[in-house]
Amino acid sequence: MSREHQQGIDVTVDLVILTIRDSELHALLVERGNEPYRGRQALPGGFLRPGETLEHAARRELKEETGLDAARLHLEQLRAYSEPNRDPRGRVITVAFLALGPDLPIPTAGTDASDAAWVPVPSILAEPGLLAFDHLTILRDALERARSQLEYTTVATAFCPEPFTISDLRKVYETVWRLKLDPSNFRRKVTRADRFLEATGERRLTEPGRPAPLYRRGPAHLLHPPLLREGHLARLHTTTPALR
Amino acid sequence: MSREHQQGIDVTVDLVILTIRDSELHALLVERGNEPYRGRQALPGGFLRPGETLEHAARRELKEETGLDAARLHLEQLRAYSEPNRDPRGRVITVAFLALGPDLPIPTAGTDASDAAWVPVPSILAEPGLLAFDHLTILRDALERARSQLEYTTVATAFCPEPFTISDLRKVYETVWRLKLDPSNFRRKVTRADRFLEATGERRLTEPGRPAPLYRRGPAHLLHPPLLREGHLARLHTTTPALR
DNA sequence: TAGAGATAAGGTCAAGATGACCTAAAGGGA
DNA sequence: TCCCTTTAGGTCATCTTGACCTTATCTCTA
Repeated sequence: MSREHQQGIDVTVDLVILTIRDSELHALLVERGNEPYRGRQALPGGFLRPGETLEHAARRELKEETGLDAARLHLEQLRAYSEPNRDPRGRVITVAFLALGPDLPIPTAGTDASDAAWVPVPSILAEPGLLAFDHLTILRDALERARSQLEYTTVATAFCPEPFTISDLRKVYETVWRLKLDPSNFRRKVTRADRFLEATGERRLTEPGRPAPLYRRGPAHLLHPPLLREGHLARLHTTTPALR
Repeated sequence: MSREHQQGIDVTVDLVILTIRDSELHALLVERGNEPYRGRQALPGGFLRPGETLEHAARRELKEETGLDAARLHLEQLRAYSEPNRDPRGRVITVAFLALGPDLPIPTAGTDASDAAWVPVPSILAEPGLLAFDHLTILRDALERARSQLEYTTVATAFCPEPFTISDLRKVYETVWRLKLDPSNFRRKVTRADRFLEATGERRLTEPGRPAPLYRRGPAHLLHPPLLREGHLARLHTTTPALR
């Protein structure tokens, strides 16, 4: 590796922050306050700073641009995007992160963004010109990652404020996958999965109907056996346009 | 995103190239010809060039450093590594790629590397100080990715030169997972999986025993249903020290 | 206060998948 | 020709899955 290849490339992080509000998947978007793409919607993000890792930059931007407490969110690296012309300012590579969280407060506008807001994912996808840069591609990749993570890992609990009921958890799967799942079979699966859920012993009494026991996330990170989205009472949602 | 945050960071790609030789998983390592870590083993890689994507750089390095034809290999992005002190030369971020291929020729030494060679993965893992930089971490992550990809995708066929037999394919799973699988049950699973394999109609007559029908990769990328490595006749290999 | 409505727990049952094991088929070599 | 080897494919008990039903326990309304 000789020095002559050095480019002095600019590196950013971008965040796909997903949450569920009113039984619909939402992503956090900011309105860009600067050129390029001034006034257009974009994923929150910013430049990597000298001494920090990409993960640190992602958590910092999360706090700076959205006021959200990064500690409460699930955060994972998605991948790097490096098309040479993806940013009109020049050579800028971005590393995208996927963040998942429970129903979060309306974010406060940050320094770089004139405005930040939760936008329903289906309406972002329905309007292909909405997002700046290659952020629509990033969002699509993030969505597919989130959907497949729900099958094999326990990240679905990241969408639920603790403690939560099994119905809460099922609604996460139904919303992200856009399917209806059989409540009985779903409960059988998640309660048998190894250390997925931990019963608190308490019950939720606020709603009508039989009180639901409350659970916390268990220590498991991987879901054994996995919860596959294929045959699973695959009645598709009919409410909104197709996601892909 | 204001310009003041620009860093002029150096970006490299690193490749974890895996193949199976003599029923053992091997990775391609190069001996470093330059400082830092001169003389130590490292993953093949190099600096990203001005007009190219990371994927392009990965394919270019694959060809340059190893003489391998990148078109025949499965190549996918793993993740970015960005610890501030991971490279003593300064701020260098690397994006790691995972490449899988059938038993490949002995590589020819490239320009940057004094030597390139296939090294059995267990012996790399058994000698933690062998690899330069954070390349052991990258290798471990790549291994785990490859193992889990075998469960849910059809990439195992990337290890087999076409055409291949079901036994060839089973040996891929056994080698990467370090398990013994029941041949009968394995065949039942892979032949029933949707568009995983395509029969050529030919048979392999070279070896003793009943001739095995030959197959090509099918168009499927995802494996439905998945092939999980848990109960699967989980007789562990007893040949070499544990991989993790 | 009794019932209606809502929601959750949990059972049943047929169909399918899985793991363990066995037998038959089809080649080469002694 | 008779073994040895390797593959194809069957069997069977057990477990899992999808579909559906009943019962339990709350709130709300008449």
